[in-house]
Amino acid sequence: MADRLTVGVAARLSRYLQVLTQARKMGKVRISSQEIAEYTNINATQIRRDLSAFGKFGKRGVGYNIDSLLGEIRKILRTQGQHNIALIGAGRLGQAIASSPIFAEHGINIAAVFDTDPEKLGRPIGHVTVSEYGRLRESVHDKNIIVGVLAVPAAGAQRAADDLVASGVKIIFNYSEALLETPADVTVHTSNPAVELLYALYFHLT
Amino acid sequence: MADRLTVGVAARLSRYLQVLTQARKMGKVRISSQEIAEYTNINATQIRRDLSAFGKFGKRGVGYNIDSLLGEIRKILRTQGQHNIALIGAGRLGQAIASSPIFAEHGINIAAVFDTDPEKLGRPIGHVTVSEYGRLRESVHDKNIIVGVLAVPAAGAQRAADDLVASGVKIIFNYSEALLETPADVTVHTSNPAVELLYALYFHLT
DNA sequence: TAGATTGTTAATCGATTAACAATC
DNA sequence: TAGATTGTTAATCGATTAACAATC
Repeated sequence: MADRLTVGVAARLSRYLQVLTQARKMGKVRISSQEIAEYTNINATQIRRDLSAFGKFGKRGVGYNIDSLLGEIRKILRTQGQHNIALIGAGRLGQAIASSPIFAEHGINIAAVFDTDPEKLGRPIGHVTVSEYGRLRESVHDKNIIVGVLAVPAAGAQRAADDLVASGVKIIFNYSEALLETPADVTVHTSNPAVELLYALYFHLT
Repeated sequence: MADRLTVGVAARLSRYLQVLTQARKMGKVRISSQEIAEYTNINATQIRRDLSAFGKFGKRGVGYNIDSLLGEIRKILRTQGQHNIALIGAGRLGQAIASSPIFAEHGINIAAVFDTDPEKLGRPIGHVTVSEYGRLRESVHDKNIIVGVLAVPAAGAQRAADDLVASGVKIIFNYSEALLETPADVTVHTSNPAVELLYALYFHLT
């Protein structure tokens, strides 16, 4: 397992993680590859194949134990610890992100929230309060943050991305429609629901 | 071109659409496969290959004209018209979605917003006002809506999904962490930033 | 002409899937 | 035992990429 996973395998393992986390919350103890397939739209054979590359996690005739499979996948993806992230933007989207349980559920802690609007300074958001934008660099360093989430309007996105990069952030999640220019060692994930929707529509219409 | 695109090709074409839309807003007229590659992290050869399967859209030594390439890709993806969608949930996330320019930019119109909270009824959100939840079915039918966006807490997501399905919606975008059970002819896209983040972290840490 | 970039080939690699023996 | 579901094989198909001639 010294080899790095391919992009496809890592993406699918993450999806399994999500399904398993939710299935556990629903009180399930075991799950079959067929059930995971129904929730993820990933072929059941491929799921078994993905998992069996790392060990024999299932029981024939029974399925997979959810708790133990969660642990195995977390080990493979090396996401067992807590991760601190910074959120830029305390507007509606920023508030929605900070108050969502989605991150905490996967061990991701929104350690600091920044906004350039002095009006918003000190306001509670999630389980922290809005910090002064000027303290971004200090905070990223002190809290060992490598992920920044941009919840700002497109017009301010590049500026905020530059500041995150200057602070040492290596992974940026961009929720604006702006295209961001970053150094080669920084990864940008732009989330654009409209684009995903057009793509979903194509398969519906054909 | 009678054949349906493969999932991979359709996904990539959607990404190109996003980059072209933004590049045009930035005032660019032409773009090279290399530039698209930098913004999408998709190999430049593959971009040219994807496009050349549908025609000779570029000029050697020059690149692609953004306007005309946009038109070509929209033709291929059959997304030239306006699409009405329904938004369920007028909380922070719902408000953020409704007020974002991201959908309008791609010809997607949030035609109606619903919330079960009577307090929110009639409030302005985006360019519409919050409608009574009970009128969902009527509205979906009248406005020819096939896409529903769920911006509700996980606890209410399945109920809302059931109502959307009963109303005739065929594509659901789920912004909660809940797993949704739907009939086979309904597509669910669950967006989970935490899962994407774990996946991005894996490639950063290895 | 010189430089740039497309369109296309050719080769490789990984993803996908049906089928089924193994076994719980 | 009967039924269910995994783990694995074998075969196919599509994705990916380097390289380069064509040509703007």
